[in-house]
Amino acid sequence: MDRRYDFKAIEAKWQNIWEENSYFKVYEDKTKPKYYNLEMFPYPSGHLHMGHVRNYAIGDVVARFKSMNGYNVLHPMGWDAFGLPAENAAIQNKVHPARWTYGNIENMERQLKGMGISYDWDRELATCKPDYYKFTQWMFLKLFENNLAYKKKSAVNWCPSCQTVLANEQVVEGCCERCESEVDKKQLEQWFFKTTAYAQRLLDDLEKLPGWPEKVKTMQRNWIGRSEGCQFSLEIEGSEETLSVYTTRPDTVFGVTYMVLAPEHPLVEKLVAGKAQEAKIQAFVKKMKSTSDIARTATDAEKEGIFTGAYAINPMNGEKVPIWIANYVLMDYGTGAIMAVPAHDQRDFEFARKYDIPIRVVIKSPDSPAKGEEMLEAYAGDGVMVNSVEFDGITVEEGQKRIIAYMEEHKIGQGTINYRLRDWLISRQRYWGAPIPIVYCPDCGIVPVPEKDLPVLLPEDIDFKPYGESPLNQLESFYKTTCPNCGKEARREADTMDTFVCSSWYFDRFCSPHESDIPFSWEAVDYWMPVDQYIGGVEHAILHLMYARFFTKFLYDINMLSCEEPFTNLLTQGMVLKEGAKMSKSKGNVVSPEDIIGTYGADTARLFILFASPPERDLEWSDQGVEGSYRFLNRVWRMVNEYADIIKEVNIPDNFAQLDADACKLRFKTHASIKKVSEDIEERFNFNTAISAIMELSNALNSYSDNEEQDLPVVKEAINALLLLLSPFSPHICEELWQLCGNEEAICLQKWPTYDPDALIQDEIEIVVQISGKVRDRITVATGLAEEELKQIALASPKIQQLIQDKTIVKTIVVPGKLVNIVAR
RNA sequence: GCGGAUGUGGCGGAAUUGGCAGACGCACCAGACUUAGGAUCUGGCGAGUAACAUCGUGGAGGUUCGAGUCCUCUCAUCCGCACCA
Repeated sequence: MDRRYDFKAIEAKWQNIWEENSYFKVYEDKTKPKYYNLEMFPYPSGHLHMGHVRNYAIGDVVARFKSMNGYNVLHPMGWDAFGLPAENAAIQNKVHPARWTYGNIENMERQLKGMGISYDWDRELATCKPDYYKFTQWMFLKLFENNLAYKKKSAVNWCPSCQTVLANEQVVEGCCERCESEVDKKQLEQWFFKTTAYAQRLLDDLEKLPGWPEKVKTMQRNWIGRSEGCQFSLEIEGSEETLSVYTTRPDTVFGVTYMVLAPEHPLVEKLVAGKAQEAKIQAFVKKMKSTSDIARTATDAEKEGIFTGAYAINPMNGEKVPIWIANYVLMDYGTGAIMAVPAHDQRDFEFARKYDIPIRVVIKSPDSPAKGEEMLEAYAGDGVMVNSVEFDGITVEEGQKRIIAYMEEHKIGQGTINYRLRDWLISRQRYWGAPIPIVYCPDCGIVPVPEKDLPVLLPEDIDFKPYGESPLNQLESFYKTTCPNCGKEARREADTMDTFVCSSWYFDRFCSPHESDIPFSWEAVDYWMPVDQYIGGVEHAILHLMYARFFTKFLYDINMLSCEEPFTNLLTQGMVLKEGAKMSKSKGNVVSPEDIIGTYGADTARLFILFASPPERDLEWSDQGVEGSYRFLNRVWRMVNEYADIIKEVNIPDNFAQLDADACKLRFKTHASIKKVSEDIEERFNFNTAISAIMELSNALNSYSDNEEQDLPVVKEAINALLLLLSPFSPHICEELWQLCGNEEAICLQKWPTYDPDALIQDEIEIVVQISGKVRDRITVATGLAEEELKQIALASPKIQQLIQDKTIVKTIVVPGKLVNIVAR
């Protein structure tokens, strides 16, 4: 009678049934509440890794749970398919990136389907397909139309290994985020999206995201880096030029003893022209420009500078202060020039000490010396202004406002807000990406490709080896075109777009993926968006998650979307580790999902990965742990098989009348488990504790099965609950067992069980009796006793009697339903 | 340096509101069944003790009848940011 747990056959069978019956296909259905559940779509590297398995297993529990709870669940999957790795792999393996990518997609799709995730596969998309990137280009055009896409020449990050420029966000500690090569600075003309135009909204709306981890919001806040201060101009002695600076400490303006320009500052050349030290300064500037950013911005980097020979006039007191050039001032923040107040800024302090520049205290505080010479470090704290003429005695905070007001009144400067966030550089000098839909006409200049001419197709027949500019520049059939305006011969933009552009709107496309004239329909996004639950790795905390937010706000502004934030709730899952380290080929500690699924089945793999750790935390892979999960599923398999035929015809009554103690206990466990599992999934995503509760129910059922007299309706109720509760985690085995128990309709279509509060009422409970906080006895009492009664019963316990006989009771604390604490001396 | 998170048995991890520390699982030990066991079942499993007492949530203090949980200080690990004026 024991049927073997043949997971291979079972999993294949149910994956087919789900697909054939389109159980996970969804439409906009206004009669049901919608739930858009999304996992970050993968880059098609060719093989799933354990991080993917974890990501999609988590997502599938949420999707199946919500669906069983009556939600209309959108759960799509697609491919982030453009990008450098495809191109690099293609070069290495001498296959075309397209072929390589589509081959990978095919394989990963097969693997993903083998996991049994409840995707609506009809919505599958790949960003490298013309029917998708047509609209990535459309997005570009819309941004261009709204003056949010522009071209400018500036110093940009250049990765010599990837042979392309990178956005700021893609440079980590001066190195390429992808290949870790050191990034150079190059002066290039490139396309940017004006993310800075949305800086304030991107910052403010973080407040509207209570469902996001604080950590991610903090990272975004830091990245946006808002600061309040003021910008003002200084005259330069003997020159027509003025110098503009930005400071967050206008209250210290009377403490300025020198000014600093960034080496790249345009004024440098004009100031030093014809001066005696011109050559020396030019040499210094050249040296600074050639120093890499990492070396220049490292914390312990020595401050270096040189005096220009020029002087600026402090507009507040008419003082003449020397203008220096120094490595510690960056061209691309603020105005690229600062007022230096060595007494109250550590960097200026260090510089002033090194070059013997005076240090003047203008903020008085008991925490710091009153004389510059006596200071050991700059004082940046609170205090009152001194040496500041009419502003003396004013606090730091008040002083900032008053100085700004004064400057505005006297037309010296004005209050300004500055952001660390830069515009998003989206040009890439590589082949495998969406072409930027722009044409350069000798007469009309920069001309956008008309919408009707989209997509600008990425040609396939091309030598795509990188050589420092886009390979498309070599292909005449691509770049040679006519101006959409005047019809004259013109040249296409050959750069492609950063892949993060493609992934900034894919969640919108999933809502109506088959539209061919518009990126997505209003009805669809209005119904589905925003994503209710987004799940993925924390490595996208800034990059993808900020770009996607930027796109969403833009699309909202042009009335394409009705929401301003794309992701209501965000879950950032932890990494999968082996032997305490991230799985990687170089460490040789990679566990292949395909092997695990082949040996134990997808149900086991999913169960283990969800059981081993709560989702946000890192997960330590354990082969033995997998065995354990496999054993558990086998136990469930055997037990339910034993009962399957017996309980087939049993009816579960609406009211359980007379139950013996053991049956009552099992019923209690059944309903307590329903309650716990529901709450663990719904409220806290604590799948690990949900699974342990299911295991407890299984254990209780197992113990009960030893009873000679068994109450079958109670057993059936318990088995039903067990299978329903387990089904989001390990769906295939639950479907099979559900069917074996005589149920005709698939388990994934069932309603999630609800608990019966009556079953949770117990006649008796155990109460802990403490003496002075230490547990001394446990007593079983009827539920619902009054405090006084409880106290008397506790005191009457023989054990307690004995222990307190020569003591005086000082007081007694009663916590109804839990404990009695007798404080005795 | 700044900001954040974490620290609990041999291991992964529970403890939801200040109320029985160690749920559940792994590993391990013993037993049953068995020709056999790396299957399955039963039992044990923080330290300590003959048994109790007792000790025990990184460490030191504190609040409380009672602290893994609250407060102060401190250590360690991990992550993020880091000349942003």
